[in-house]
Parts: sequence; C-alpha cells; structure tokens
Amino acid sequence: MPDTRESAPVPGGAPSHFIRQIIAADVAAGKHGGRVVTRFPPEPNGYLHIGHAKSICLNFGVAAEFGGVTHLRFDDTDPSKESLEYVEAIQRDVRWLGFDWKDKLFFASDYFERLYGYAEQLIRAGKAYVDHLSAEEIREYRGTLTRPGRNSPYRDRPAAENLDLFRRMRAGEFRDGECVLRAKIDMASPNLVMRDPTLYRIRRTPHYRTGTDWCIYPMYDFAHCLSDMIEGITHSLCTLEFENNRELYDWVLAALDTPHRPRQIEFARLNLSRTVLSKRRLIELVEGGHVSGWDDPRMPTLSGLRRRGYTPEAIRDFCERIGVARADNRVDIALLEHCLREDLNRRAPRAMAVLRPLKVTIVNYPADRVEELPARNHPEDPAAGSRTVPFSRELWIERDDFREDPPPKFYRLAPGREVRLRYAYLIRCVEVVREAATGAVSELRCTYDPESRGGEAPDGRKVKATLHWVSAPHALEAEVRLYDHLFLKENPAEVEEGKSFTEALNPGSLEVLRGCRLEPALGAAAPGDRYQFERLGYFCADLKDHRPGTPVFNRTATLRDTWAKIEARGGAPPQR
RNA sequence: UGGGGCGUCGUCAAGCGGUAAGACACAGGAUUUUGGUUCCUGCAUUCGGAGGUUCGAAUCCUCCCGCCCCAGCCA
Repeated sequence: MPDTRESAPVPGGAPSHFIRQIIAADVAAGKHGGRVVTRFPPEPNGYLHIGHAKSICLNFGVAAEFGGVTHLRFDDTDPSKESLEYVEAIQRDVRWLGFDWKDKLFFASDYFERLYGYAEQLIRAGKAYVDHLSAEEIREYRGTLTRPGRNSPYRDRPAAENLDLFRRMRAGEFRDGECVLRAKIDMASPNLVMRDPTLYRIRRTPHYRTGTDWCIYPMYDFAHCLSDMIEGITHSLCTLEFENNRELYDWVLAALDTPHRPRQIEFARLNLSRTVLSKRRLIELVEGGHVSGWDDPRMPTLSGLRRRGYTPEAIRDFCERIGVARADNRVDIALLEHCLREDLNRRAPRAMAVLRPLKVTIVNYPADRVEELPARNHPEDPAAGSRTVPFSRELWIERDDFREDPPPKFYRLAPGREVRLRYAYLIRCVEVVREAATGAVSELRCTYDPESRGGEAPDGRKVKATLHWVSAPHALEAEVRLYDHLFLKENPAEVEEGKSFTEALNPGSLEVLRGCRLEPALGAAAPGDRYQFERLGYFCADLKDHRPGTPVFNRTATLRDTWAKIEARGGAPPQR
C-alpha cells in the first residue's frame, strides 16, 4: 500500500510543506478522481501586494505540480467597494507575476442567480430565515465571547413565510438594512461565526457588473463555499483568519447536500519587516499622501514593486523560499532583497552612472582627444556582449570616492593617491581645487598613466580601488530616485496607544537626485529597463516618468556595501 | 474564566519515535579591473516550560506559560 502521508519529496523537488503533503495524499488516495483545482479569489477592492503573491504562487504552483488548474475568481459580493479598475489591475498583476488562468476566469457575481436558488433551498429546508432585527440588535443578540446569544424573535417563522419574505427582499420591497437572511444554526455555539450568520443583506448599490439587477447580495460565507463548489475546486486555500469560518463553510455545503465538497485549508499570511501589508494601512498611505499612489516604488504592492524594478522571478523565488506554514511570521525584508539581487546580478547589464558628480580634469590628457574604450556589459556573462564608453580630459566621478583626509581602510581616491578608472586608465590625484567662497572641493586635477589604457599598468603595479566614471562632455543628465525602506521599525503595525503607524515612516525613504551623469549608452534605455550601475546598485528606468531626452531612474536595490558597513561600524566618520 | 489556532537559531523553516536540514542575516577568510559576484569556514548538546511514557522524545501523554484569530448586514 502506498504511503499516502507523502512526507517524501514531491514532484519537482520543491521543499515540503503541509499543504503539498495534504494534496499529495489526496491525489494518491484518488480523492476527486485525482484532480487538483485551486483558486485565487481576490475581492476587487484594492491592489495586490506581496502577501497576495504568496497566495498566488501557492495556488498556481501547487496545482501545476499535480497537473491541476487554478481559477482566477473575483469575489465581488459587496458592490459598495468594488470596481472594474481593480479587476483590471489585479489581472495585470497576476499575469505580470507569471501566472496564467487560461479560460478559468470567474466572478462570484456570475453566480448570483444560482446562489439565490441555493438560498431558497436552504429556506425550504428550514435552515434559513428572514430576520427583521436591526444590525445593532443582531449584535446584541449575538452574545459575547463568553456568553451565548439569544434567538431572534423572527427565528421560528414557517418556511413558507420566509420564502415569501426572501422573494420580496429580492423584489426590492424592503429598505436597505430592514431585514436580512440568516442561517438557522445555533445561537449558543462557542464559535461566534455559527450564531445564525447573515447570508444576504439588502444593498441598493449598483454593482459594477450586475448593475441594478440585484438589491440583495450574498455574504462571503455563503458565496465563497458555494462558488468553490460550483467550480469544482478541490482545495480551497485561504489565510488563518478564516479558520473560524471553516465550520460554516462545511455547514453550508452539507446543509445543501451539494455533490462536490471542496476542502478549506488555512495557512499563515505573510508579514514583511519594515513595511505594512494590510489593505487598511496601504489605503491610508495612499490617501494620506505619504506615497505617490498604489504604484509608488516604495509600496509593497505588485504594481509598486514592478515600478521599483523588481522582477517577477525574484518575487516567485521569494515566495518559494519563505515556505508555507501555520505559524505567525514576519519575514525579514532582506530575504526579498536577496532574491532580487540574485536575479538582477545574473541578468542586469552593467553601466556607469555618477550620482553625486565631482569634476576631475586629467591634466596631461589632450583637450581635444576622445577615446572609445571597450567595456563588458556583464563581467560573468560574455553573451551579454560589450559596448564602448567615451573617455576624455574632463570626467565626473562619485563624490564619495574621494576623501581629502582618508580614514583607515578607505582606499579610494585621495590627494597623491592612484586609483583605476574602470576600463580606462590609472589616475593620480595631484591637486585639489576649492571653491573660493566656501572652501568646498570643486574639482580634482589628476594625471593619467598613458601606459595603463584598459586599466592595467605594464609594470604590474597594483592599485587598491577601481572607480566608475563618466566623460563630462558626453554625459547624459538624469534624475535618479533613491528608495529605501518605507518604515524604520521592524513591525510598523505595532504602535503605541493613540499614535499612528505613519509616525514610524522613514523620512529618508525617498531621495531625489538631479544632475546625475550617465554614460551615453544609457540613452537607449526604455521605461522598465533594468541596469546595474556599477558599484552603486540596480536601477530601472521609471515606467511613468522616464523619457529618452529626460531620463529618470529608480534605484531598485543597492549593491551589498562592505565599505559602508566598515564605516558604519565606527572606524571612520563619513566626511561630506 | 467561550471557541479555534500557533510556539524549533536573530528571521523564515524542515523535521511525522532512532539521536536538530536548508535559506536569509551575521562573523571570518580566499579570489576579483564593481569594497559587487563567486568560493570556503563558523553560527541551536537543543526544540516555550515542567513532569511522564519509552532502550530512545522536537516528535506520544499530562499540566503550565506566551502569542494570534473570532462579537461586520466586510472579505
């Protein structure tokens, strides 16, 4: 007999997690004829974020592993908050993430008529009733965590009366809130969800898909399980907060004696350090003007991550690595960034850009001379090819790469020191020019070694540092946006009484630099193109604001910076 | 002091009665025309705690402690 517990590796060698194990066991046992059908069921009332990505990867991933399919179903049962804009944005994001629902696109609103039929069936079976208690009264009657609730005075109406009332609800004979349809379960249940939950409410709000066809709408607990059943979902994966609802999910399907019984399985939602993932807080960031919108590159939304320069591959890898379990968690955002760098390091072409320019004049280089020096587009990938970068007498280097009074372990440029300009020459700083008024360093005068073309001196002498640079007369000017974590706190959601989570916002999460200098090859960048600016980080041309003549780049991630770490450790204070 | 869950390294997370995987982070070192990459090395005598069962327990039992979820006509 086969071991149906299936603790052994699963097809594809993916790491084991409890949902994979359950599904593998079900498949092995021939449940549902060995079929696997999952679904991703967003409500179209907001944008998808990295937490949804976990669910999307889980649902599409696990179904694919077992040769199954995944439905994209919009859980659009509350017309007051939903819209087509969100439906479109969600589809765009799921597709971008790399998943394909084929022709399996569904809407709970398409099931309204069938759902209504099931509700009547429930009424006929004496398992649901129309209640005229007000919302406040229902709350009072529900009891508390420790005290049982009381039956509504309308609870024992005959089925025929309930049926008539429910039909009149549909016909629009009652005002919003005047009555609801409730399941008749147990007002004393220790599980509050089971204390005669509301199944239908009256809402005279036009629905973005069904218009004014309906004035009654099913609640999540009624619509979701039945939608799963209708679609033949085998494994209905959701987050832990729906655990209490599982009893009701099963109750509805059993009460209706449905032919197909999906199984709800809950897993822990993702929490990420230094950001927020709740819809409520994300909305507050957008509406409070703390970010520029849902796609602000600092947002953990998929549209924000996309604009920031994240790749779908990196996000999928991240979702695979964090695992799936039932324990509350807060994943270190450094893991997401690691996945990103790993992917980008492999595929981003290299280029040179100077963010905070400092002028360098090569005093012994002819003023009218320009050389085109070959540079590799990727140090480890010859297939990425090469390009040419112009070199001339006047250059820009990074201000951070020069120190008048270099601290220990700083081995970049300083008075009298020699360094290498990447792909170009060895240069030595012979003079520091200052602004008369402020005394600030305004220019460096250097000599170059004509024998070191390409960066290697014939005498074999070594140099400790290699700097990136851009030829001044050939440079493109650009705006570069430096992004950092949105929040300073590990868990921004944890706030003191009376304070807002927005107080933990990182004031330095965005720094806009203008007058940055790019090497000419970057002029070919199209919106969304990603590069590694050597020694700085990964950058992408902004999807919205980048124009060929006026380039705008977003910093996707910095490179790991060992020197910054040494410096921060207190060795030498930064001098700027 | 109702019910439902969850506690394994700083953070995730395997582990399914046979003697604590892996990843990130962190710390060293090697290579390097990116202080990047890559490569080595180190990093839980112990699994929330206490008892018990067993030749043997993170895994089974008992009690205790801590954290999360539920009182929408939201999902």
